Amino acid sequence: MYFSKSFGYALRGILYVALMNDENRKIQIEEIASRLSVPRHFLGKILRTIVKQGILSSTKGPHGGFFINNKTLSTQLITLVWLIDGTQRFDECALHFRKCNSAHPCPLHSKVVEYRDSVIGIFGETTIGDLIVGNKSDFIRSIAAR
Amino acid sequence: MYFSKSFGYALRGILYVALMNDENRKIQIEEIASRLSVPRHFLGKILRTIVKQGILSSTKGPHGGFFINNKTLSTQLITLVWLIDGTQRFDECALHFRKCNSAHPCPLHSKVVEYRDSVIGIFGETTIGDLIVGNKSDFIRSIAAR
DNA sequence: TTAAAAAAAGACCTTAATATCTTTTATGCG
DNA sequence: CGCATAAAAGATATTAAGGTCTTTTTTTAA
Repeated sequence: MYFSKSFGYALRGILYVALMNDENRKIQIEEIASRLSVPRHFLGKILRTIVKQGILSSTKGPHGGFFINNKTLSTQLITLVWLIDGTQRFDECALHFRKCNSAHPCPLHSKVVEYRDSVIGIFGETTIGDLIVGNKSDFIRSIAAR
Repeated sequence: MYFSKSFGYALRGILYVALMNDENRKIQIEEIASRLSVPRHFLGKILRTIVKQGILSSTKGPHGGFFINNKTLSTQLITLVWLIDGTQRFDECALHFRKCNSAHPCPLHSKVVEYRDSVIGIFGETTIGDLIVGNKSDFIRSIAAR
C-alpha cells in the first residue's frame, strides 16, 4: 500500500494554492510548479482533474489561475487518494500471497491491516485544511524543499 | 513503502521449492510457474539472481532444476527484499513531502515510521524457513491460489 | 558421443506511470 | 474589437516494471 507521486503532487499543489491564495490573488501553475519543483504540465493535468471534481477552482485568462473554494479546505484526504490513486491500493497483500485474509494471513497480514486501518482512519478524519498548521513559511518549506 | 511483484514472485518461488524439494527431487521452473500462476520466463530471471547470490541452488540438464541449500531456509526476509527491491523503499515519505523527518514530520510520519520499523523488525528476525508452518498443502494453497 | 532436457542468457515487447510539447479555448483589459 | 494571458486539452515521449520469445550452455543418460 503506497501513494503515487501524482497523489503527492496533488496534495502539495492544493496546499500551496491554499497557503498563497489569500487576498484574492490567484495562483498560476508556473508558480506552483517552480516553487514545488514539480513538472509543470504534469501538475497541470493533475490539478485539472481536481478542478473538475470541484475540490479546487480555476479561471483562464489574464490574472487567472488556481484558487480555493468552499470545498477545498474541508476535503478529506481519503477523497483525494480515491480521486488520484483509486482505492484498490488498500486491498493488496504486501507479500503478494494469493490467499491472504484474516483466516489465512500472510506473515505480515496483521501488521498491514493495523497500519492500513490507521491510515484510513487518519485520512477519513483529516481534511486538507487540517494539515495547515504552524508557521506558514515553515510549512511551505516542508512541501517545497530544494 | 511497498514490495514489488517481483519480490512476491521470488518469495513464493523459493517457498514452493522448499516445500516440494524433499527427497532430493529438484523442481523445474515450469512446475513452479504453473503451480504459482506466475510468468515462466520472468520467474526464471528472478530465480537466477537469487541463485547467483547463493540463496538457492540449481543445476541444468535432465533431472535438473532448483533446490534448496544450506543458506536457503536461514535467509532473512530482509535480505530478499534488499536483493530484489533495494532498500530505499523504506526511506520515502508516504505523502512525498520533500522535507519529512522527525523534526518536520508530515501528518503520516509517525504512523509510517512505526509501521516501517515493525516491518523491518519482523523481516530482520524472520527467515524463509520460519514461514513454513502448519499443514503443507494448506500452505502451498496460500501461495499458489487460483 | 550424442540427443534430450533444463537452466542461463539475452533480445525484444507491453503496460502504466510519469513527463513534455503543441494547440485550443476562455478571459480580462486597453 | 483584438491582443495578451493563462488554463484546458490533447498528442507524443520517456522510464521502469513487468512479461515473452529465442538462442546458448550445461548436464545427464542411453
